[in-house]
Amino acid sequence: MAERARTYHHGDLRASLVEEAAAMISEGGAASVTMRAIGSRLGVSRGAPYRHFPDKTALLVAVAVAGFRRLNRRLGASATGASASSVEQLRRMGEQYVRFALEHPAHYRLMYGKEALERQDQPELRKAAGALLENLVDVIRIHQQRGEIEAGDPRAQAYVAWSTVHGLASLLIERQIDPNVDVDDLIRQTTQTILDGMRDRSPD
Amino acid sequence: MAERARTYHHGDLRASLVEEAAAMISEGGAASVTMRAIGSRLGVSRGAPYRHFPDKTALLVAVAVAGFRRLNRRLGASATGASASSVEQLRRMGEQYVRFALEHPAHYRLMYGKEALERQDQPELRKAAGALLENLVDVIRIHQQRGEIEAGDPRAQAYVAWSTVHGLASLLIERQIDPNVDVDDLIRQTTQTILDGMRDRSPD
DNA sequence: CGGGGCATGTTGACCCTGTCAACATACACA
DNA sequence: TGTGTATGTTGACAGGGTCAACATGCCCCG
Repeated sequence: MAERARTYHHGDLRASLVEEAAAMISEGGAASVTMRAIGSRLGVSRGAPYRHFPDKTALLVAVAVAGFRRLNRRLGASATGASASSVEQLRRMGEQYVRFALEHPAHYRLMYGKEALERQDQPELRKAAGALLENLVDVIRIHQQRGEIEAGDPRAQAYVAWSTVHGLASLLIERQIDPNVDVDDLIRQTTQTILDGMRDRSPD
Repeated sequence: MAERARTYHHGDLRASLVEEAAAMISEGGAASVTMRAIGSRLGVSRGAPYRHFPDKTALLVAVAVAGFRRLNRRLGASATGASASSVEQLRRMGEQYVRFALEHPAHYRLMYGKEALERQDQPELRKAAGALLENLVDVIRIHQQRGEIEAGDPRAQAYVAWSTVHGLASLLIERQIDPNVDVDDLIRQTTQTILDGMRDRSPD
């Protein structure tokens, strides 16, 4: 699938490992990702990955970080390319967030799963997730200035919004939500509700 | 710690297993729970647990189910024993929900972690989680009748509320939230915001 | 241009863990 | 009191992470 024709025998194995691991996660879930299997799929031995990552956790963290980057990019595009009404744009960001999770459930789960961090705090991961938050804070701040969102610490509001979309994504992914409900409607209602709660009502 | 003085040699091993597994999860995280270790801690051999659970997943599911029951009980008490204003009571339920997660992070993670279900749909777990939802729906319905919450499918609203508290709990547990923010404030603001979004504004 | 050294792989070995099968034993009930 | 079932125990195996010892190819200095 991917273009693994870098140099030759080796090539950019490190990148390939991350890529392949991500693919395996999507295909068979996190449990199917095994150092041996991933090496095998790339035509290298079981020990090869250890030349690029100290252990499996490190590899998974790299995969998770890549996931955050993708999600960030997607949300960024969503925030930029919108011409709809201001708040509607923010609502769509939330929608895109949830949709990303639904499209890459196993990957999304890994991004937030404690399994990946385990030991240390994984600064890389923290940074990637932090970028997500920063972007959200920026957007919220803009809407506050436009008087569409209640004044107050934008960071706190970002956490509230993030909690909501993350929670919805998580529940959907873990199949905690009745399959009969219309997902699109639920996403819309959820994002709408949280935005209603955040709306500036000072002129009332 | 626990009173393992049931019968004697055996006693109610099944219950002890669930109890001990839960304890181990709290102490050392899900990764520390090993069939061998748990048996060892209970003074039985590694094979003993298999007389009560077909496999590790089944045991973990039982632990997760127990977690949902506890959480349910707690929320029930919270909903019942409140004399505060109606909506404030609902807000407190959300607060209790998040607090439960913070007090039992590893256990909470297990309750929602896909790891536990893996294969089948685990009807037991689904039922336990379903009970949680049902209770929430009931409470919301009551508040709707009092005109404090916007009319509409209470189930959908329950999902929205659940998403929010679950999301917040999850982010807090996974340390995605800056340690410097005041958790109590954040919980309060989050529950308050979502309720504001759900409030009935028809008379406006 | 040639050799040494580092980067990158490969193998063998070990340990931990889940799990099954064969074997042991105690308790219940006829 | 005997025997059968429920409950445990042990031995064995496969899968998987990981380290150490060993191999090899590529790059750069002299």
